[in-house]
Amino acid sequence: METDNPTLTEKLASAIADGILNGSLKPGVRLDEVRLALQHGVSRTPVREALRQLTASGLIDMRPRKGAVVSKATPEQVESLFVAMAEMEATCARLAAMSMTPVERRRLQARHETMTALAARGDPAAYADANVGFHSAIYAGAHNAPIAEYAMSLRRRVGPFRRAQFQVEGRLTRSNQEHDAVVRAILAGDATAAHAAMLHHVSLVEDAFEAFAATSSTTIS
Amino acid sequence: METDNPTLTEKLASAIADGILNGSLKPGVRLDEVRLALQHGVSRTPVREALRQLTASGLIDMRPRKGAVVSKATPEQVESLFVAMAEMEATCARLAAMSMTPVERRRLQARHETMTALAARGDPAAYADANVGFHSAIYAGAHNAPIAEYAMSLRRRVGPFRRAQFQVEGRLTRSNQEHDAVVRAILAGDATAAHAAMLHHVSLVEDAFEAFAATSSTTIS
DNA sequence: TCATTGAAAAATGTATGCAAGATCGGCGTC
DNA sequence: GACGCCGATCTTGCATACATTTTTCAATGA
Repeated sequence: METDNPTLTEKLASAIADGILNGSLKPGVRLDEVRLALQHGVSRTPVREALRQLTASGLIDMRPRKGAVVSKATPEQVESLFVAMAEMEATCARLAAMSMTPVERRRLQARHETMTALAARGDPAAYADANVGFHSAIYAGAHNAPIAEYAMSLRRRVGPFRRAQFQVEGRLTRSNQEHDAVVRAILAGDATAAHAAMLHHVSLVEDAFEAFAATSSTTIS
Repeated sequence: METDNPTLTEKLASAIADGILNGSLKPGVRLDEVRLALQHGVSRTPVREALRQLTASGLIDMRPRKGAVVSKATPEQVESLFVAMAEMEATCARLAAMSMTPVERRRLQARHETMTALAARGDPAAYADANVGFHSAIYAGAHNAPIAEYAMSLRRRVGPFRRAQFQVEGRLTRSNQEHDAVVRAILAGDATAAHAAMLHHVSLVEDAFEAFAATSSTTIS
């Protein structure tokens, strides 16, 4: 009797999603049901259900009798994803400025101060980790589940394309400065300014990605 | 070549989604697999796959061995959905102000003028139909597939709760006036104004819903 | 050489069967 | 009379089997 609560379908969905997000399943790759089934030692049934689930979340594409492939984004689609993520993050910041509780605001400020120290120390790995928490805190602060969930799913989907963002020269410090503007606007309850600051921040992240992608052909490890 | 190859799973997903959205499957109702299977004359397999798909899209909830139920929205969750939809519509308007082509702008204006006439004539049904097209045009004008799709899915999800909005006294004319502000901002390319005008418009729609709901206990047909 | 065609092979779609939990009613105990 | 335990029944989870469609690929003819 172990905590075998998660169903095979769900474990598979997680596993496949991880594979896609960490780059071992690259966009455009065909997801053969029997191959996945054998690979995970299960039958096709849970594999198919997992694929259905991932289809609805946009991570893979299934065409009626053509099978499933990892969602392949054209450059335009990647651009759209980045724009969408920027807009959603900005919207979250807007809502957060209006809805965060005093406790949430204090915690956000504390996170920000920690990250300022990490940026000063020049620790990209730790900063990247903390960064996820920072943005998640803002999603949560929006106090709107549908928007927060969608923002998070977009962040996941663009993940494979932005892995090395903080390796761009000087990005760490700039990122932290932009965070500062976002945090100040949120703490001041200035919804418009929070929206603008976050949009600016995330758009620059995108630029950083493009700068990196342009100088390196190996986007994914 | 042929566009008709809907798989049983997909037809079921559509059918169940329709049932939920038009109110015949009410929130909280249990979705028994064998019952649905018999009801549609198929086996459990496609039913299960359809349920998986709908789960990921948020229309139903599945708990590991407890089966699926139609997502039951608490009043707070409904409120969140309305806020989310307002934000997404506003975002679409913002992007549309920046991205619409001249042709799209002209067509939007034409739509708006048609609706002005309908409002003057006092034809709620025709106005409601045209209204869907109006908002869809703005989604499309955002030129961002992820955001447009999410906005549309939110609109669908709140549909059951806002069916009678235009029956509120004077709503038709007010709606059209608000559209006018939105259209003018978009045509002028003023992203900020478009965002604000649309947010104002959709928030008022929500208020209209609440006013209606408060006076009528039969929210769903 | 290349296009065509058609049959074999492989993959997806659907149905059915079986096993493991969950639900619910009956029974006994306190 | 209330509470809790235990088994019958029902439901879900997964596997296997069958059906249908797509794809492959080679043989054939132009």
